[in-house]
Amino acid sequence: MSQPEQPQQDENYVIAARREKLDKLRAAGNAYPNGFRRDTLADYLQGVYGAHSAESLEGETTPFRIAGRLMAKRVMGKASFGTLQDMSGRIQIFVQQAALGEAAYNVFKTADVGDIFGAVGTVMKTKTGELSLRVTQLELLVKGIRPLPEKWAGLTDTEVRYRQRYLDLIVNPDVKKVFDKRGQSIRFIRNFLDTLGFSEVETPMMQAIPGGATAKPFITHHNALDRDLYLRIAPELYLKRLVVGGFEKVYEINRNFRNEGLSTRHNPEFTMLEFYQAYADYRELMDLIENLLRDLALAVNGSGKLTYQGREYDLEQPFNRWTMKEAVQRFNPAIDAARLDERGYLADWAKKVGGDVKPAYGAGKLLTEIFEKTVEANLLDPTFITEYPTEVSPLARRNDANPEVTDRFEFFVGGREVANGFSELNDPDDQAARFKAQVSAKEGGDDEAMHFDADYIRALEYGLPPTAGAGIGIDRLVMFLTDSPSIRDVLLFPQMRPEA
RNA sequence: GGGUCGUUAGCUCAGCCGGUAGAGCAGCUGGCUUUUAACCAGUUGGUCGAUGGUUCGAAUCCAUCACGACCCA
Repeated sequence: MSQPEQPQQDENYVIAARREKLDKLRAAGNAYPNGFRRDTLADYLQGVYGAHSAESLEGETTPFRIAGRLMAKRVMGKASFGTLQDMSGRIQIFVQQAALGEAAYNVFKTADVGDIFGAVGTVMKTKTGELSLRVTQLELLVKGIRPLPEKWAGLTDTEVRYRQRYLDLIVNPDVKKVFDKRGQSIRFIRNFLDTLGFSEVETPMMQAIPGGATAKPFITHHNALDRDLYLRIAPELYLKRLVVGGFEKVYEINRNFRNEGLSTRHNPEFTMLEFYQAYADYRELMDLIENLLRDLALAVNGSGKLTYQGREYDLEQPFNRWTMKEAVQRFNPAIDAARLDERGYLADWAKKVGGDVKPAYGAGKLLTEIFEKTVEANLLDPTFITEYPTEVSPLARRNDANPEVTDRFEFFVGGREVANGFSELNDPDDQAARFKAQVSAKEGGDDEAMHFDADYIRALEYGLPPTAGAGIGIDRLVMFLTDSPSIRDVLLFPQMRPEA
């Protein structure tokens, strides 16, 4: 990958033939001209002239200049058809020796699928009714040296699709739609929050103390300071510092990094929205998220109803709201609801359902284990789960009526966690104590446990207004909106193992 | 980390009762002035993922490894 000179081993006769053509172009002059300017996109022509009859286009004399990649080529002696693809779509070109002259026509005749052309011509319809550009001038702009994937089986090898995304984008037009929708979704979310009076900020990606989540960080090194830094696992503690400073409605959409395995739902870098609102609680954020997701689906899909991997979802209906205990009971009918605070009972159940059971785990952690093993994957319809145990929620505010649980929710759809939010813990002493507990857990071997962040405690000591905050995993949300089975389908360049 | 499947021509794949590699597309040569999987004729192209083993003989059987996909953790 980094060798200065690639060995010529993937140089084959197909590439060699194309290189020979390139050598002739070089010998004849500038093989990479940058003088051609287009004035029209394929989609524009399709939209304006697509419905016209062949007769009505017969007198057309308006010249259009288009440019794009040659995706198909059909030569019939002294006349040929080709298909050019540009950023908007495709248009057929009709190329005749009589119109171009022998030399220019031969350029097309010897062209390869994958070459990039500029073409000038007028619109016409063929016998079979396809809108085409009758070409009067044709210029080869870029010679493609490597052949495109086979024309009708296309590119199906998922590994190549992810590693060589440019190739995937050339030959699979729907891929671009997914990423257009991703961009639209993020713009919609920004606009939604801006309209509500939120400010967008950027906080450090490289942090001395990685905080705001329980996850393994990536470590990097700053040479001048001679110290290790961590790629952030979450922006949370910085955003709450900003709330202390007076950004009372604040959000960030940016990358987080977690040193975990790769899967259809996990990429080491992924995009999160986090937002914080002072003088609000977690219930108000549930309302906000419910509205946001419903409006988002309407905006990018045109409907709150959608299909994900063959199942119907309806975001127009009110979302479910269950407590964790309610959800555990619902999916474990045999469990004794009266005993969901008994550590021993929960430990037995957790073991039974294949959960992790350690001596250090309290009732709350064990309940969460049961929840994760038996409930999460079954939360298909949009559902908020509330009353997360304090034990598993080191940054969330305790519930006033029951200090064993926090004012926290997670949001699930399609069996996947998409959002997490809570009323923020703003008692500096409680926060310091919970950091200490995390530090002991870390010393006990839990490398996902949190560090003690003394500056964050200091910030809280100045006073964090009563605040609620939430995070939404943008990648998983886009997967859902675009019916994509893997997170790799919504990341242009997903993390892959090094190429062999 | 575990399970299943896969890796053969540039691309998509077949061949896997062990007998020395095949198709379509792409490429090359020729023909063809309304094709659209264009067509017709001819033709080139392979360390069969890697290493080791069994065998007279391995793309094919066995083992290990690498890479990938999916499922599970």
